[in-house]
Amino acid sequence: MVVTRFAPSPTGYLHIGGLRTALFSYLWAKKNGGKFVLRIEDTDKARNSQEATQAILKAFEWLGLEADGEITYQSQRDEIYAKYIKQLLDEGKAYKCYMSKEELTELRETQMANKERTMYDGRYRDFDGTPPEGVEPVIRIKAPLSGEILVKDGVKGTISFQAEDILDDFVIARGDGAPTYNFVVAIDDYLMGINEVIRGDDHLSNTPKQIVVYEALGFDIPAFYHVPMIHNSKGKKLSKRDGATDVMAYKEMGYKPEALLNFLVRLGWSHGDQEIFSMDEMIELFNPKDINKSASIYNTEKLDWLNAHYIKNTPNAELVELLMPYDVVLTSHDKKEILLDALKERAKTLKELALLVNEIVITPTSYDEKAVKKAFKGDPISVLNAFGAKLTASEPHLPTEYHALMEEVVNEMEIGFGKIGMPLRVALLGKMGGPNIDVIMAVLGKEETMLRIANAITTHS
RNA sequence: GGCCCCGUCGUCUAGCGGUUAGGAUCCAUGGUUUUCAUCCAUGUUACAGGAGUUCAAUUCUCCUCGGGGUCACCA
Repeated sequence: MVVTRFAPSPTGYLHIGGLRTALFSYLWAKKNGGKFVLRIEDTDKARNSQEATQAILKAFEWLGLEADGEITYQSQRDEIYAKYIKQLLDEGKAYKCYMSKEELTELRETQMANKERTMYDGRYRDFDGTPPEGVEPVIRIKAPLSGEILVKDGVKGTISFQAEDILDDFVIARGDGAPTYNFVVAIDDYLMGINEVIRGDDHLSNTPKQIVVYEALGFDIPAFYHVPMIHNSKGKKLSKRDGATDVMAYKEMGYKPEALLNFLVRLGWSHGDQEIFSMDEMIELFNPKDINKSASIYNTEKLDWLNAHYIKNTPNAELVELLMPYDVVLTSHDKKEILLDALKERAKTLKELALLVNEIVITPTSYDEKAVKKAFKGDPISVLNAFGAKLTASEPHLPTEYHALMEEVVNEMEIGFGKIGMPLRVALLGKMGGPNIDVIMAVLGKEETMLRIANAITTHS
């Protein structure tokens, strides 16, 4: 069974890049009828927070990406890690290093001065003397001194590292006994049964270290897929500094989860010329082998287009719900179908849609000067009066019925359609633009329409 | 700096030795529309450079250049 995972460290909100690797992992697990599990990497007590964990969980909930099984918290697994540290110590595959932090810094500085690679020199690797006083030892693993380490990667191919280039006896447990990242990752991935690791390629250089741990412990090595970074417009790794990287910010801006997911799945992955993917299609078609090798730049133009597409295809009843957070309540509006049908083709975001609704529903208190200048040429007042008279004498409900009234006025006064459409538009909305006039009137109803026309006549005669 | 990865329109990408180098987005123009938007049509723009291999390279190899990642008792 395929088991994938997402393993964030709770130092902040869930960001776009993390979400994409999570999505990939989720899709691949689902496609194979496997499991997608969540592990919170909260071993760094100083930088982690409970709120961050909650924020990440909340984002997943919004997106509908559900993790399988219980969530694993590394902070609760100290005994497990301690057990393996002891095992490696007993087997002579790891050892205590009594080098102080000062000595380590000193070593690094000399190495840098000599333009050598900075690395631990292994001075306690075979130490059997009396340990120095007053130093809490760290535990270091015995890494291979030479030879080749191969990382078989499903995205990048097989990558070869030379042990002497990149490895030293790295720390697996700190002075206070707390285990370090590369050690616990390997243990947890193995213990949790994760056999396909999909993660950012900033982890590529960690992989040989983790392989050292896997091998020391005799664990099976999972399949790796290192997905390229998402870059900002400057070509650098996308970071929290870049703004608009918080997944939940997209909810607030009025993006639909399916649009965000669709956008993200196409960053670094594609299936021929297809642009629109439902969740089912993503699951059906996704394969990490098809992930691109090169980084992509984060540019949200296409996200807007996708979001507009999904809004257009959202049933009105659902839109009514989605507009609630923007204080637009259409639940009992009898013309909400007509309104939303007309408006949902013109909004890129739900927030924008809310704005468009308000522009129609809320009575204008002022009139745009340019619009008045353009629309009120000729004798708009008598046109408006004529239309008002028609309206008083009838009981229109549908856009077509309002349209018929407009046509009557146009025919009787022998004027072009623009001579009634444009003044009416300004009278009703206070500005140009917006959906068809007859639709607007149908939505407003006879009474409100007459009121707005009357207001316009008083202020402009 | 060492090690590793990457390099097709502005952006997301297709391509897997022979193509007028395709699609999407963005932008521009035209059509539709009483307005705006939608929608439709059309158009501009790309194989980083140089050597090879080959009858033939965007595609394979090498070099150069460019970009990125990573080098902790952080994850």
